[in-house]
Amino acid sequence: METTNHAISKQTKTLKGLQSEVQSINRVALSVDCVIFGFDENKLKVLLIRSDVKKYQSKWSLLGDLVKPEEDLDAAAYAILKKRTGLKNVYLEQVHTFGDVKRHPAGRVVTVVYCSLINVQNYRLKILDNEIHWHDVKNISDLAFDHKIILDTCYSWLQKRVQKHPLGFSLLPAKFSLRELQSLYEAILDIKLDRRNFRKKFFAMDFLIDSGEEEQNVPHRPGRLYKFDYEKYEKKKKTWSGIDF
Amino acid sequence: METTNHAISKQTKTLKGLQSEVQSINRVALSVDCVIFGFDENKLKVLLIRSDVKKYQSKWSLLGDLVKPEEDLDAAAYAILKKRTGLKNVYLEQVHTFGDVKRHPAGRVVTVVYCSLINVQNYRLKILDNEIHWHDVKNISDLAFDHKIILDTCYSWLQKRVQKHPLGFSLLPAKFSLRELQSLYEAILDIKLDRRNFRKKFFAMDFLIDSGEEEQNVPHRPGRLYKFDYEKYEKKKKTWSGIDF
DNA sequence: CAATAATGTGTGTATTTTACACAATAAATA
DNA sequence: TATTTATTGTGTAAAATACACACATTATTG
Repeated sequence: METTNHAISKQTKTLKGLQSEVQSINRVALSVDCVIFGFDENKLKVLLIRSDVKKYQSKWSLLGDLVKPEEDLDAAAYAILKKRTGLKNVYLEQVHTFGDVKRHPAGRVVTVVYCSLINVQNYRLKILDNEIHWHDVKNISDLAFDHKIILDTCYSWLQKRVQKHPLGFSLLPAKFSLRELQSLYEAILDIKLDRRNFRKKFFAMDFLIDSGEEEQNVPHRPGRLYKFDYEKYEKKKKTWSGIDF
Repeated sequence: METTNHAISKQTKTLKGLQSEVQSINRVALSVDCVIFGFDENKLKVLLIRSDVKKYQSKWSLLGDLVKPEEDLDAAAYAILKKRTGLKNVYLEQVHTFGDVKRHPAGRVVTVVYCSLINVQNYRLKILDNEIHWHDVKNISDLAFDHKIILDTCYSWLQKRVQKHPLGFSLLPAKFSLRELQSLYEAILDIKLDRRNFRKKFFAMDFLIDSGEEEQNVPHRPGRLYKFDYEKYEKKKKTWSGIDF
């Protein structure tokens, strides 16, 4: 990164010079937005809030906030999650930054977008704000600002990511049945999977720990409950997945 | 995205109100940095410039610039490429945004990082600025600012990306031999590949067009030259690659 | 014309993926 | 308490893919 547009100047810059340069610079407003995914009733959900902007009065929008001057980006995203869901230790990953000049009606606001995956069960305890709701990801037509585009980007990101990384488990309870896991993958990827082959694949990976427990309160034969072994995964995960496109 | 920290206010905001809010906000300096990869002498290279900041006097840094108030992010990245390499129509993709409060010595500068892949042959015509040089990616110890971390992030990104997306061809001439292609993959992934299986795999993909031509001026039997069929790829590319981690 | 360095090609084996069916179990209901 | 319902748990054969591996050919160089 350089600090001027006079690119090829050979003079070096002192810290003081740099500082005044950075201060005199055209700056932009910076926000973070969180696409918070959940999984409930066999459907992929996203957490949205009613827009408080008149122009978008009837529309829903992502959860976001401005980044404070002394706040790291990850911390800003984390703060939103904490504030809106009360949850800590959630899966959070930066996905993309949207900064088109005219994306925000009030002037230039660049937004760094994060995806988060939370367990809806934990969240339910904390529904206190009736302006925030879960929405079916597949049933969203339009949102405030450019948030529909952001959501589409994040959903595509999730569909790819979930195939190569075990982040999907963050959407489930700590102990889950293989049916729940399969139904999660089917919802995210929007495909049907063969049950026997699905099980075989996950057992072969050898990252599932049999909890010894079984499902409770299901109206049919209960399945075994498993936990995902993140530690083992970290040790054994693949680096080479092969050239394939 | 919301525009205040007073989160759950139910009042809607008018455009004017929003505008003054956005203007009165704490803003940050925003830059874009480009990690420009090249491939030469069977090695993966990255284009670096001598830092013009005193603190980092002896160090190299990525090519970057501040984002202008009326400039989209992609356009800003593109402008850097154009200015520094003279090339247009290059592969360019946003990778990550780095915004830690203390990443820049002169105050808060958030930087959106792009990766670009260019053909070193085309670039050679334009070496006019002796402050800019190609460096072996595997031979870089430290860089100005947090640029080493950025480079590491982008190199990891490239290693993954090149396995599932045909961006690697952007590093080669339009017509290339299979040896060049294999050597490219070996350099990026830092592994040896079996020649016969490598060929078989790419021929099976069926995205290579036989140009009918052969290599010139090689000190051995010349190989056939191929082109990559981007159109066909766009039509037939995989969406489902399988759960595997 | 010999040496060098790379091209072009095929097969057998192991591994992975896919398609597919039935008995057992727990809960709910009649 | 017997039946219905929904889902669990399990295996095999066939097909596709990945992997390991060797030799004759061709152009250039000295």
